[in-house]
Amino acid sequence: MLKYALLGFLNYRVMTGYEIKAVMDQSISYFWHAELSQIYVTLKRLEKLGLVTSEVEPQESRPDRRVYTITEAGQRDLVTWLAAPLTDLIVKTKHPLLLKLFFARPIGKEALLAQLRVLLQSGQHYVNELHEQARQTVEQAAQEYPHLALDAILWEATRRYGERQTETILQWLEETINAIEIQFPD
Amino acid sequence: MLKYALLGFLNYRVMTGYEIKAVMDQSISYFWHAELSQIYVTLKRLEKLGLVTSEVEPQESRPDRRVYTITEAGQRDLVTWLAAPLTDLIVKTKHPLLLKLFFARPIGKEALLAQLRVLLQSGQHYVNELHEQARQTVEQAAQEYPHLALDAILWEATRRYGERQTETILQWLEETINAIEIQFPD
DNA sequence: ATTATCATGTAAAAGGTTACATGATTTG
DNA sequence: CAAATCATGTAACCTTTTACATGATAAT
Repeated sequence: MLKYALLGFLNYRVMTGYEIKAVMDQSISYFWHAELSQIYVTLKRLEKLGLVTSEVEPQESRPDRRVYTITEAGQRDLVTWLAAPLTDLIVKTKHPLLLKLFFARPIGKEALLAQLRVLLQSGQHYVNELHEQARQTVEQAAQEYPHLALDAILWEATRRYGERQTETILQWLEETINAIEIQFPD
Repeated sequence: MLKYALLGFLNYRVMTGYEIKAVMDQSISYFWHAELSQIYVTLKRLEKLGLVTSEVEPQESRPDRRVYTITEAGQRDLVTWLAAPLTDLIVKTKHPLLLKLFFARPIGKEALLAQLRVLLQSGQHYVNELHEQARQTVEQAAQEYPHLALDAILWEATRRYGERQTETILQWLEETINAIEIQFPD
């Protein structure tokens, strides 16, 4: 599936693996991420499949860049995937925090509350920064690439998704801390 | 990490792999899932590590059951994990729907809207059933195992988490459909 | 001086899914 | 009569993570 993330970005413009990683982290990190090593391996696979081509740009005093371009076959593959019906609205996510909370009784009320409070605090900081940063990224990308103005509407929709999800979690965490404080005996 | 889900359930009572799968699907499926084959393999690993023991219960007209029991070492391992500080409030989830939406411009307004509307409808049905079922599961489990009354407070908290998250997604999807209808040209 | 950035890659290990095999009993 | 339930397991495959290797330049 990383395949389609790579084709998607290369469909905007030519890029190196390193650049794709940076752009991914600034844009779709709410709902997709990949390690650099995996990106490099997958780009090679896509080249073997004829979905992208690459050219080496020699550089002085830095490693050479390998710049990837999407092929017509790659564009067809991407559009075919985009046009295939979406199936799952809710993804079966693995969430270690929830797993811990579910089984947490043996560690007792105060130990649990201490953990949750730290998490709430760090979460609130993190989220405010994240949201502001993500908003700016979408705005900036839309200004830099005017021919992608329509895409920006969709980027903004996915950004709002991340915002809502994280706000919901923080609210839930506050309520959960309250509920445990009231209901759980010492 | 499946390791701790298995130890967590076996800490309530002895169970077979098959039973754990059933209980998992009815309780923590909002935030954890595993295939039966993986559960069997992992239980064997835990036995090798001395965290659980197993006994075969012969049965007639059905395959023999292999019943697992958590050991003291297993309980220590579980509690150590539970007591270790939680790190990530927000999990880096891979969400194919969002990935598609982000890059979806090439398929055009109507094709995209058609997909999203189908998803909204099926999502609304699915979610109502799911919530009612999950609520009943928690209630029932709490009644059947009175000595786990404290645990039930935590189970309820994780259930509410699932409820909130899915409600948020459905709201967001409605808004997104509206936004695309208004902002996106034909 | 040390850390971050730029830039690409290989290899091993871990984690997880899918497919396959077996087979009686119960429910619709 | 077909499908679901009970019940366990192996093997192949795919995806992903972590560790390692290299090395100059720019910023703190």
